[in-house]
Amino acid sequence: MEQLVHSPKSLASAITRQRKAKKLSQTEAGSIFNIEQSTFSSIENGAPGTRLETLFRILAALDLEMVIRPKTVSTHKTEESW
Amino acid sequence: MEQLVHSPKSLASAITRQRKAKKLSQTEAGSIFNIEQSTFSSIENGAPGTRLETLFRILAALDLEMVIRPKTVSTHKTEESW
DNA sequence: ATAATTTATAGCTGTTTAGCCATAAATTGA
DNA sequence: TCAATTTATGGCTAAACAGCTATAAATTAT
Repeated sequence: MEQLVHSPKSLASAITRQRKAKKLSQTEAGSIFNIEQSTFSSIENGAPGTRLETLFRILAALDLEMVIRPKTVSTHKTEESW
Repeated sequence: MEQLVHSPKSLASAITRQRKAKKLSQTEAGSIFNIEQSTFSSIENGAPGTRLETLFRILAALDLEMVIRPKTVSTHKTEESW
């Protein structure tokens, strides 16, 4: 269940997905690490200027982790499973 | 060879590592996607405010990819291999 | 040691964020 | 269909980024 992310947009979908999986509203999720609901909203809408610091707080709040690795030469099929 | 990243600092080290592995200077790496050398420098120093858009351009320039996934309950040993 | 390359800083500018707060719009439920 | 919850927007402010350009500091190579 890991998502390959290559843009603010796809990152947004990974975040939204996990938040909903945890049945949290933006307000609830945000309160965990003091993130404004409005900030949560813009991030989930793919705001390209979101700051790293904010992103990491969100990942922590949703129990998500980020992995960075050299690009794998995977077939496209596998990735677009989501 | 994948790095678990949980802060701008550790992200910075992943970027620096890959850039050096590719034997690129900050200026060279930056020229690929029009990123200022000074910007590259601040990111590699763990600037917490770096923007997502900038980050993704850098990852692309270095052939790195980002994966987001639910936190795994892995032992600490494995992760801190780096 | 000295030169050459690379990286860190700095100033200036325009743009954009995130925190607040409020509210409209959209979604969900009864 | 109406009410309640959730999400999207908007204004205001302080702070910070990234592009530019330049230069100091540090690292590497000869």
